[in-house]
Amino acid sequence: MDHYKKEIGRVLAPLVMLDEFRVTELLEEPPDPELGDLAFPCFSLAARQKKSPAAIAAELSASLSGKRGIFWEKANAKGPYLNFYFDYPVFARDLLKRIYDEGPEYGKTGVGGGGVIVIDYSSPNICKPFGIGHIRSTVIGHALSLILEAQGYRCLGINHLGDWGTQFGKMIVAFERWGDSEKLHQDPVNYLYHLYVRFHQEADTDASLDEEARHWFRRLEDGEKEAVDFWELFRRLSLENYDKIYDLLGIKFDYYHGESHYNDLLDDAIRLVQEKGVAVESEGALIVDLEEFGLPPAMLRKKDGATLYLTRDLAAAQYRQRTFHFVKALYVVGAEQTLHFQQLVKILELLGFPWARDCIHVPFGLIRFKEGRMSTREGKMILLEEVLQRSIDLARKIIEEKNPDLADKESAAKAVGLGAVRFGDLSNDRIKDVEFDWDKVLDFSGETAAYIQYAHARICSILRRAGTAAPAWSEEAAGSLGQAEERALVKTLAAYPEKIAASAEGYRPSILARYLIDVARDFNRFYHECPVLVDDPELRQARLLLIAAVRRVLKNGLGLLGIAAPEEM
RNA sequence: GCGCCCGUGGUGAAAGGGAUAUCACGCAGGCCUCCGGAGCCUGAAGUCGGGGUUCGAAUCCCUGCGGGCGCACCA
Repeated sequence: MDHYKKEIGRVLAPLVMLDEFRVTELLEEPPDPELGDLAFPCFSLAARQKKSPAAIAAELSASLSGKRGIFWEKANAKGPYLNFYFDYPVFARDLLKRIYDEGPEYGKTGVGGGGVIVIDYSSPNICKPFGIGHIRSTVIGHALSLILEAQGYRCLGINHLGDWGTQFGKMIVAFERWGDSEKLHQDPVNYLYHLYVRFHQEADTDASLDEEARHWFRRLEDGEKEAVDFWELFRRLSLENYDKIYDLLGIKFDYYHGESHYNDLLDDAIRLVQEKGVAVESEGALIVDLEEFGLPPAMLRKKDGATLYLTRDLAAAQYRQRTFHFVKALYVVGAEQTLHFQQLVKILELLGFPWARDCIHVPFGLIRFKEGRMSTREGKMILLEEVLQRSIDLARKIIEEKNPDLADKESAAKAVGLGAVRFGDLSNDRIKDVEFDWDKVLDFSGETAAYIQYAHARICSILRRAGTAAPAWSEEAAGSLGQAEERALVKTLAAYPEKIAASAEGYRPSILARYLIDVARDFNRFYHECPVLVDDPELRQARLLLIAAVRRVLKNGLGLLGIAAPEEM
């Protein structure tokens, strides 16, 4: 749509004494197609011209009367708005040609200029099963990396595994006391998790366990072989389990740099904050006092000498800038860690790093049960693997009912089942908390991925019947779209590039997800009103080109959310 | 106690300060001899309370209420 706004900007700018950019910025879409296709609100001119917005709109309308542009054919005043009406044959032809020519590239831009964005996402904790709680970071982070790539950035996905910290002392204590090597190898992650839960239960009544755990972690940090061997075993077994999930989701990380990856850099990081006088000793610990910035103190080293999460993030940020020269570093991490990242960025600023402001926390809300918060410590959790499997199973069952002759049911079931779970997470504003509900997860009607995928499959089906996967371009035909449902659909397709841009700028995949629902809805309305395979060859070709363009946008758009668009389902 | 986030029909959500607040689930009714009914159409139903800024507020500010999350030896 930006393309079409520019033309109006050029026409209007001299008339309203504003620059073209400002005019295009002010242009908006009227709430009702009867009111035109783009509107210029005259309110902001009223004070300067000392006239009512409606009078200004009327004057502009008068001076444009009888005139037209390339894409618009008339402009009318309606109250305080100056409304522009598109010349639909010209507009539709231009847009469809653009989509036809650009194909998979439609909607992409090069604004990123190849700049590197490192995205820290997914980041599960070793020794714990992959719970539903980790789906948000995983799918949001993955979608953002795809969306930002489409904006011309080079994205590096980093899985910041929770593979270091006091919890490994706990794991070692638990395994030493109660562990069984045979059981461990039968079902590693669940068994480790079982031990982890038991540790917390027993630690409630036996304080010496925590003390012992801290001691073991200290030995781990000192590199004692016995401790390191345990850690390596736990880490390897856990990673093997996570890889199954990532394979299923089609996610590949550029780096599995867990917290342990930065161990050798911690001394330097601590030395730097000390040399710069940023950190001070307090009660035996090393802290950064952030009181003047309205933040609580940040601890970098405990009194027993062990480091913390923040210490590792501090070292990691410097490592990432040094190694990748990022233009942005995104942390796709839960909103409950907002304070942590505020402290991290503030410390980086105090250290004088100009790139501190390029470190951006992309927070999201918590997944909760009806009864309250999920707690991995108490063993209250839902496995992501189970959610994905049940969703795929249900999709398979529905396909079995609705499309028993389908050749490849399994890949369609995966596309629909996995798509449902992903879309469910991506389609709402990420900052909001969500309540986990099996019925909602396992629902393929309404505003879901299946709705979009179904529209896509229908289009593919019509094109198969028409005997072509890719209808040939026809200049004359493309101009013959004028019915209300066709006009609405064309206009929605035109918005795709700016929706991607908005998604990227706000780090909000939900903008793109919502938009794809709109496209599918507009297509369904068109589908029920406008038969494609009609006798009139020109209209038929025009509609084939239109639905091919819809298919393109649905497929590209779903792709950016990490969701497959099967041709049949 | 202090700080941050969220309050939109019965339920779940959308709305880059703009025209008559949009959609889904559920509910009531209708649509397959016609390109795939995982769909389409019609209907009932809503911005937490109170101030303020603005020509204009669901949106920005203040305040109250409700919910969530944080706040030195976890991550």
